[in-house]
Amino acid sequence: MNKMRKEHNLTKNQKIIFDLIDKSSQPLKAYSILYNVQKKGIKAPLQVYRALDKLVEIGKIHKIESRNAFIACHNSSCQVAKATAFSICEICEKVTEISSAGLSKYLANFKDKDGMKYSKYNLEFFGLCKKCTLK
Amino acid sequence: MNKMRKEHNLTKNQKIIFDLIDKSSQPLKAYSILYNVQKKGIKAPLQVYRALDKLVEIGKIHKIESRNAFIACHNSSCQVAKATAFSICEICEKVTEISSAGLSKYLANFKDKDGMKYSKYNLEFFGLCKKCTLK
DNA sequence: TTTTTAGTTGTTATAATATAACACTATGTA
DNA sequence: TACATAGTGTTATATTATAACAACTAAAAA
Repeated sequence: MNKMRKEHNLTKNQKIIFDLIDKSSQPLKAYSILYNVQKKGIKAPLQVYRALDKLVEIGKIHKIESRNAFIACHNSSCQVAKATAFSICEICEKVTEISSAGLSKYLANFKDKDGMKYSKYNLEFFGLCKKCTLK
Repeated sequence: MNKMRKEHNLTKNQKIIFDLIDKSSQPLKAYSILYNVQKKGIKAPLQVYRALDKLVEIGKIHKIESRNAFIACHNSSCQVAKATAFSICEICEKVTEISSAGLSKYLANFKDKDGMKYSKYNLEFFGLCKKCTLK
């Protein structure tokens, strides 16, 4: 298996689960995914979690840690899940992946007090989305 | 209750649980906290979670979302849990709160594509700590 | 002082999230 | 073919977190 390859051939379960997440307008939770794919033959939590783990690993989806939910990656630059940033609306729970060259660059180069750099990061912003601000 | 006040008078349970977390060199998980405070009369998960919720709310502790664990705040500038950043070692799981004026300023002023600012953020960096880098 | 109020407590039960272990199957490659 | 690697299906279980309700407490208002 060529690790450099960008196109991963998803297996049946991975494809079913990725398609569901990809079509969704908001992040999906593991058990909600499970209920939605039971008619397609995926019966157990573990089948879902295994597919999710793999999809996260190859960067097709991201986990929103503060929500225990999963969202498809629509950011062509993050084929791997190593540098992620999201905005989360605290009212409607809308989540948007942020793709800002400035932000990525700043964080990728950030060094702590000891001068250490880190290989991955995950950033979650919270506040109100445009819609909810206007209400 | 004066919300401006910096010193919150912790209740008995909150104090027991804060002291435990504060003394710990690494983040603690809720059920590990529970086992550790059972001899002090805290018997149920909910008693722990309620104290944790309150302590997070007033900024005495922070939740490390990717680990479902809690760490005491040693950063005098974040009395409220609205702007947090951590480094997490992927080998030894050591977690350190980052307090960098530059980083805070950059993130507090960050605007997304639509020009939206957000009122809170949580950032988690992953990599190797100094010790584990040398191994 | 009495009353009110908000917040905390103790408790049982249960929901939601996630992994262990094992036997088996598919697929690519030597 | 034979081997290695990864994925599957399954049952059981571990881990993380909340619902609901009655009782108690401390501080502020009347």
